[in-house]
Amino acid sequence: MKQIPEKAIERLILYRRILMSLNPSDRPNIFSHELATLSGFSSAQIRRDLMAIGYSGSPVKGYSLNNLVESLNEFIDSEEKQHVAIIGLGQLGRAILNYCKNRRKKIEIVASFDKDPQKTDQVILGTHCYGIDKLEKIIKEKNIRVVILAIPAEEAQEMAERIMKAGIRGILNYAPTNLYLDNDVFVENRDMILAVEKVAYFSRKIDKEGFVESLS
Amino acid sequence: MKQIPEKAIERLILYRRILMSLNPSDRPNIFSHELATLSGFSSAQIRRDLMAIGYSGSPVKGYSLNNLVESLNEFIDSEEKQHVAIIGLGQLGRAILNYCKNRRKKIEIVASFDKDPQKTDQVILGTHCYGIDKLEKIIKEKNIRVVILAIPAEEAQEMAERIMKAGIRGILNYAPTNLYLDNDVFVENRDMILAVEKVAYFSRKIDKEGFVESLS
DNA sequence: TTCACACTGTTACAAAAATCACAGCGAATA
DNA sequence: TATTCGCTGTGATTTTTGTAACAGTGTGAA
Repeated sequence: MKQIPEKAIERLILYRRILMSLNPSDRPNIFSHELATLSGFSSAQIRRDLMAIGYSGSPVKGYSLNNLVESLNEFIDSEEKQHVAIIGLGQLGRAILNYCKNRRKKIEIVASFDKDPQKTDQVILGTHCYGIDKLEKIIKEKNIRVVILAIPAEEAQEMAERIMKAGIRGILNYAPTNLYLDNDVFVENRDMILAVEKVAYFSRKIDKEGFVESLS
Repeated sequence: MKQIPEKAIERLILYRRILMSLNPSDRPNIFSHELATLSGFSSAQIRRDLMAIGYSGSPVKGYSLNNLVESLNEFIDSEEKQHVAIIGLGQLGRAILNYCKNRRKKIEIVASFDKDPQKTDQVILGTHCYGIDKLEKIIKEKNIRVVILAIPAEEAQEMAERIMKAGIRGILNYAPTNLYLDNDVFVENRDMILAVEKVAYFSRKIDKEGFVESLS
């Protein structure tokens, strides 16, 4: 089976979100061009992405909503629930925790960590908050492989190395800094300031030129 | 001047962040391969990106840090400070506001909006919070072109249309839904749940296969 | 002054991604 | 039964993006 590119994975995850927001009893089926309109990608791209995961629709009815979501689930999700921890319960960390809590069946935030003793050893937003000293222990105990990092930039590198050693294989990094790690960890950076800068740049471009060709 | 691709813009903004974090009195110059190590992109790519914005270094000394940052500023930033508003002061909105406040010279969050009367008409986290009814007025008055959307998915589309009419040209959308707008607005979507799902997916892949080739 | 060196800037090339375009299909119609 | 229709699945093609390679350059060593 050929390697599916990262971008395609992102699209597939997006398709699923869109499809899940539709009501199958209203419209049991959907055509590639409809999903194209909903997602902003081309219908050809969608057909191709679905081909990549081996899903087939009907030339007449299109794709069965339930069926397609099920196939996407199988492809995207793990069998077992995946355990996630969030490190840093500052304002951002708490917001993320609150936001992501119980949104997906196969993903659960099972622990949070903070260095502030005022926050540790209690349940915050439905999740137990541990001290940093318990990091390795809890990661092992709770079988955590994914971490959301919401700590200051200065502390991020050291923390990343530490959790990597503890067995973490995926980091969603909200700290505004790059992480330098071996390539047996997947890192997704989400610097919010860079995002604002990007939007500011392109909004200016539009202001000058009147439009933009491609929207993601 | 040839169109610089969106990805290249993102890289340039990242280069700037990295370069700004270095101390020019420690190291006045930097080579493309050093910036490559710091950014995770190849040195060839960096040279090419810098070529795109017309910046030249010295084959002997590399790039002058101050000089390069200045060139990046000129390219990325507007002359005038750009005014940004944040809509939705829930937990996430407040976190974003707090996080982005005063981080960049040329970007300023000049207003926030919320529908909750308990929050409106006061200064929250250093920014005046207005009621939604004042939206058009304030956007016009304060010359706002960029909005950070941190409201529930259900309200996002309607709000997006409204602010678009009010003159907004860039939206950083944290609501987990797509926005359907004319293409004279730039939209950057930042669904946090999709991000977690993506990391979860690739972390699993690494767990199975032992490594990953390309990190962003 | 000549040479070697390590870098940049840029062109040529390769890889990847998106798009096109069309065969094939099943249903509906007549 | 034959015909049309609009869709899917997919090979071919184009476009975009990234990489490799190398000529050109200023510096410092000999």
